[in-house]
Amino acid sequence: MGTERETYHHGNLRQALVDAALALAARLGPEGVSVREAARLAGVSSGAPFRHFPNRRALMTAVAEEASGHLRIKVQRSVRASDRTAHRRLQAIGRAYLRWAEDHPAHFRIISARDQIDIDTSPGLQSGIQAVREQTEETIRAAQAEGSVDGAWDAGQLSLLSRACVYGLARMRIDGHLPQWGVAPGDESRALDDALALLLQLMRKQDQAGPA
Amino acid sequence: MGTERETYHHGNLRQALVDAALALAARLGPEGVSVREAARLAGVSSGAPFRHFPNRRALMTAVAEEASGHLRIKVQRSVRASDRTAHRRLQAIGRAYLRWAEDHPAHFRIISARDQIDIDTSPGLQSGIQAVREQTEETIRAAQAEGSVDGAWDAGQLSLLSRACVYGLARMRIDGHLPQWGVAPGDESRALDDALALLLQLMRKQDQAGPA
DNA sequence: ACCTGAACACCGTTCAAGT
DNA sequence: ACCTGAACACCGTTCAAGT
Repeated sequence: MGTERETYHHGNLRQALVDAALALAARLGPEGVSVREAARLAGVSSGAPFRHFPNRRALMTAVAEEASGHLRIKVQRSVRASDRTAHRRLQAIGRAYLRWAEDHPAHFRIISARDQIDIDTSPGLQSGIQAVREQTEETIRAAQAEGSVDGAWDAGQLSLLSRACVYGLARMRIDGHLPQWGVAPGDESRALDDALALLLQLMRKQDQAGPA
Repeated sequence: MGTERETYHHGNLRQALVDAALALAARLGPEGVSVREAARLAGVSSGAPFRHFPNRRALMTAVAEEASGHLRIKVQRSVRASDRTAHRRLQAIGRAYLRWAEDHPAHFRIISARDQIDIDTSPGLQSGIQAVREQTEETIRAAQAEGSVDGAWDAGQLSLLSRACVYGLARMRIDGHLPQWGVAPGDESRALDDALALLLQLMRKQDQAGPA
């Protein structure tokens, strides 16, 4: 950055467009991103982006790929940072997801704006999502093995449910639903963490007959 | 329908535009709705809709109002239909929501397309949402009173969590995430009902010391 | 009071032509 | 190989003018 001269060939137009699209999404939301405006921000003509992306969706998908990479890393780090019990690691994954959505609302919005991206044509995006999903399910199985979650429940069902909860919570926050649910302004993070903690409590085995 | 003559004044253009917008949303998704195309479907000129709606968002919001009315009615009916225990009524609410989202995907998409509607300026929409929320919270309190849900948990927190789960599940289905979560095609309804049932099981008081 | 239709400032996308 | 810039078919929105 700064070393690139203004050549006729931009040098790294693709990335510049992805950056521009993200900047626009942060200001205006995903639906406010226009290819033309991204081109302007990158200092190229209106047709130039179509050398690098077949269409607008492909550009948005590239932003989503970057975003899902970030999320994946954050989740993986959170798992390593708190490895005392699987039950705690599970909560850490959920918290990492919620915090990431809070810290990077534009990324979160794009990832979940299924009408703006082409998830099927993006192996990177799919594998990023899968990675988080697998991390969750593995941790749930570990929690069942350590006895903190009842092994009678299906691990796949539990991870589907957890994901639905966490995603739903993040969306409710970003869409501004929380005030209607009795959450005071400024208290959103705590409320979501509490809701997550509640789910984890509900999942916790009541009769502590486990080996751990 | 049929009785209206083709007058210069359309007669009920407002409703015709709402219907047209919904039809377009069903075909193309909420983001595919254009005011001009809705006007065409209603047989009026491109400027006419702006006599009835200040802007596109207002039109989409009107569709969302209609949708939330439907949902509210469905949820209320479901509660009355299965009134044996509060725990069962709670599950019925969740199932009504999931089934409504399945049966009316266009409505569900518009209601949850927060970037396309103006929820703040619509009392009807807000009260529709509030009604479902209150119904849920009341039923949770009733379940706590009957002893099927532990009264130690906060009812507001529980209803926030339930809503996040149910909303998250409906979204995952509509956005086509379920295959990645091990749900076979055609099995989506059952999988979502199972996930909901799982949540309800988790919420159920383990030590059955309740009076019911 | 309600609708038309031209006008304006935008889009996404294509494609010959330039370097 | 990569970008320009005109062109095309769309938008949302406004507003004089019509009925």
